[in-house]
Amino acid sequence: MPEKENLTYLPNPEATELLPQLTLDCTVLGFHQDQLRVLLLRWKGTQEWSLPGGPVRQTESVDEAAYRILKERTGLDQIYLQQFEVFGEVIRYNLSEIKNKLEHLIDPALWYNRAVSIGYYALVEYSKVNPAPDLYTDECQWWEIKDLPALLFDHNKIIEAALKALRRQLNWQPVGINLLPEKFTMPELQRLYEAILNRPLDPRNFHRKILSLNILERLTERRKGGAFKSPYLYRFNKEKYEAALEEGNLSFI
Amino acid sequence: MPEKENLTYLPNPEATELLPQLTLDCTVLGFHQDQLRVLLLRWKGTQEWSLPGGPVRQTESVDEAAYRILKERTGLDQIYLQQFEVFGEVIRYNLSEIKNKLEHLIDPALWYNRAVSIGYYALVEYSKVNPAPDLYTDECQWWEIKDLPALLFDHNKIIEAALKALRRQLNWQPVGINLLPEKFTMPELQRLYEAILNRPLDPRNFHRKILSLNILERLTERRKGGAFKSPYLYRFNKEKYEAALEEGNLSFI
DNA sequence: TTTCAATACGTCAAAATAACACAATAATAT
DNA sequence: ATATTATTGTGTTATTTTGACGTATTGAAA
Repeated sequence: MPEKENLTYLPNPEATELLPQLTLDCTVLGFHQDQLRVLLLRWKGTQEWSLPGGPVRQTESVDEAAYRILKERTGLDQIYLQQFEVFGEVIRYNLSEIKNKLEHLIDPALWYNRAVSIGYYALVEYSKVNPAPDLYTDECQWWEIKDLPALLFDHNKIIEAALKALRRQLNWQPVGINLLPEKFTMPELQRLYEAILNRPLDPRNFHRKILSLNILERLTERRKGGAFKSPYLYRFNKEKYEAALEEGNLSFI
Repeated sequence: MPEKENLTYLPNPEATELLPQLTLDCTVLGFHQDQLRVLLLRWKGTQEWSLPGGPVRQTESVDEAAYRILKERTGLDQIYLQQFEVFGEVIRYNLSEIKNKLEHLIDPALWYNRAVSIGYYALVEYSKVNPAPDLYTDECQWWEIKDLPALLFDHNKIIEAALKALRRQLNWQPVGINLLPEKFTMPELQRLYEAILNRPLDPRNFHRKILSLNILERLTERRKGGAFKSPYLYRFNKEKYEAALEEGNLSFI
C-alpha cells in the first residue's frame, strides 16, 4: 500500500504551529585554549545536559529553524551550519527515563513517543558567543569535547556523528574561517586542525600544506606578548576561501 | 519560546499510522550500457514521472522505511542505501500544480501543504532489479541520468544533489560492489567511474589507482566474445572492500 | 648576556600522479 | 591464412606531493 508525498491522513496536523514528531539538534562547536568545545544546556533543577535544538515551525524551513535556535542560544546571526545526518530510529533513547528526569518541567503525557531528529553541526567563533539558556534550562555552557558528561537523549551519539562529519569535511573543504577570529597565527590554525583530527601534525608540513591551498594571507603584523618567537598573523582571503568551499578538493583520480 | 524534543502539541498525530509531514525520496541508481540510470515512476493516466518514495510508518525507522519502499519497487533486499540530504524548505515546489496534475488520482484536499523529505540514494545492480510500479503509478522504468524529463515535485533537484553526494563519496570510499555484477572487467569498472564522475579517465592510471586500493581480485577467467583483446575478470574482495568502506581514504595531511 | 622552546624556513628521499609509449590480443576483413 | 584494427594490459618518465627531518631565528625569562 504505497503512500505518496504530501498526502494528508487525518487528523490534519498542520493545524498546529509546529511540524509534529520532527526536531533538530545542533552540535555547536567552538575552539578555545587549544580545545574543541561544544555548547550544552543544563535542564532546570537537574544536572542533566543536552544539545540545543527543538521543533520546526510550519512557517520556517528546517535550516531557518536551526538558524533561529542558534541565534537564541548564541546571539549570533550568520552561523556556519551543516546538516549532516538524520536520526530516525523508532527508539532512539530511553524515553521513560527522560520523562522521569524532567517531569518537574514537562508533563510526561506531553512527550511524543517518537521524534525524528535532523542533526546539524555549527562552527562558531568562541569569543563571539553569548551562551543563553532557554525556558527549560538555566545554564548554557561550553564543554570540552574530550570531557563530556553523559547527555540526555541520544546526544552523545549525535555529537560523535557530528565530529565524524566534520573530520570528513576537513579533507576536501577548508575549515577555520568560522572557528577562528579574524586574525590568527599558523600555530593556532594548526592546533585547531589537531583538535578536530585528534592527532598531532608536523608544523612544517602543515604550514606547507595549508599555504598551498592559497586561501591564507600573511600580515606584516605579528602576535606579540607570548614567550619565544612572535608568530606572524594570518587571515583568510574570503573570496578564495569561498571558492575553495565551493569547488572542494576532491580527486580520486 | 524554546520548545523541546519529543514534546507533543495537540492534536496528537501519533494516533495515525504514519509520521505526518515527513516523507523520503530515493534516487535509485543503476549502471547499464555504460550509462548511469535512475529508477522513475510514471503516474497513472499521465506522462508525469517522479522518484520512488513515501511516508514513514510509526513502527519503522526512517532507514527501514527506505528499505521497505525499495524492496517494493525493485524486489531487492540488502540494498546499499545512503542518506544524503534533508529537503526542508517550506515551499519546495508548486503544490497547486501537483494537485491539478494528479487530481484524478488523489483528492487535492488530502495533500499536506508542506512535507519535509529525507533524501536517499541507493546503488543497485541493474540486472537484478525488477521494476514494479505502485498503487498510483503504472510504470516503473530506468532513465538515463543524462536524459531526464522534468519531474514532479523537486525531484530533479534531489537527483542532482544525490549525484553530487555520490561523487563526493567516490573520493574516499570505494564504489562499485553494489552497482556491478559479481564479476566484471577493469574497463567496465572504469566506465562506471567515468559515468559517475562524468569525465573520461586514463585507463592506465585508473588501473594502477584502483588496484592500489587492494580491494580487487583478478580471476584467471577472461571475458570472451567481445571484439579485440579479452579483458580479465575481477571481483571485489568483500572483506577488504568493507574495510575500505569503514576506514575511508581521507588524508588532508 | 645567556638560555630556551616555539616559530620560520629549508632539505631530501620516497611515494603518488599525470601524461604518454608500446606490446598483446582476438574478432573481423581481406 | 593473413592482415587489420581497436581494445586491453603493462611499462616509462617527468613532475608533483608527501613524510620525515635539520637548522636558523626570535624574544621573553633566567
